[in-house]
Amino acid sequence: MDRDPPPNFSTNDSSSNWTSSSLASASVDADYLLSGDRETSILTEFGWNFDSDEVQPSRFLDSDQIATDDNADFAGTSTGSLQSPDVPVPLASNPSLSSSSSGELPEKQPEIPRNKVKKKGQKRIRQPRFAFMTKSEVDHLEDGYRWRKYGQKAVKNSPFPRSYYRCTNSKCTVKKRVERSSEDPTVVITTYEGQHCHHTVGFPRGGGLNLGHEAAFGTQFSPHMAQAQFFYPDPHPPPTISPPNAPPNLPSVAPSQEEPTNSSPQVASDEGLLGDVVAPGMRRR
DNA sequence: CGAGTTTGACCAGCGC
DNA sequence: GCGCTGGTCAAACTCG
Repeated sequence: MDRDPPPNFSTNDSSSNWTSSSLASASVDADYLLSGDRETSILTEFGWNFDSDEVQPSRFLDSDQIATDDNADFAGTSTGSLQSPDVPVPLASNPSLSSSSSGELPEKQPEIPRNKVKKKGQKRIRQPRFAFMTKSEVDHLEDGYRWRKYGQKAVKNSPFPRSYYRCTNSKCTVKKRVERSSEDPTVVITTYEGQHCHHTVGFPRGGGLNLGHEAAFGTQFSPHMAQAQFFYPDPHPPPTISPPNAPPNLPSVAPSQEEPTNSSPQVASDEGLLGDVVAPGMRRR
């Protein structure tokens, strides 16, 4: 099976001879992801909206590797959920966060015991999400940011629980979910939601500070992603993705300026999406 | 003592 | 309407 991965996403797989058209054929196939010789695969849950609803992110992830209902929900709310990359998500837009992390808890009103979770009638705001699978024994891969675990749930059809993390930066609303694949316990599925509005905090283990957004994924993942394979399982070129870890001041790819003809559509000017996702050393030039 | 984790409970969305 | 499930809260707990 040589399904063609997208160009410029292979790091040291010299045998790859990908073309931009490969994207079109790279449909999401969990089996492919898991059984391939690659260590890591990146999926995307696209919440970003372009000019239209053409992008139906949920399609990429119809595999049960990722919560399916989420995808549907996500697609449905993609338009409303998209935040300008330059604008950190206002806490107000996220009731749950605004109440808990701001410390402005409306001193427990007896009549509303738990409505901090979500206001009634207020739809949960979904942020753009970015998912990838990594073969790793470690559940929680470090990515340069500090995360605080705020929940864990058993998920249906999976013996492994799903963990919920939130960026410890009080101004940052980025969340991530970590779960193991039920099909392949060695595979960790990490889903980022939202965009960091700050830089990495550096690695406590001497990984180097201030590596910038590129460290977000690259540094930690390099061991795992040395042979990483990223692909967009979508026929469309990747949407304007400001990856979750991209600082807001980074220029994002102009939606209408996708470069499908470019051999590396994912690598926008100034590295763009993968520039933020993949450490430069991991990229093939 | 502050930061992070655990865990049970609650809530919303969705399908039937 | 009801039940299921995912997502989140927050108190209690652990750790450095």
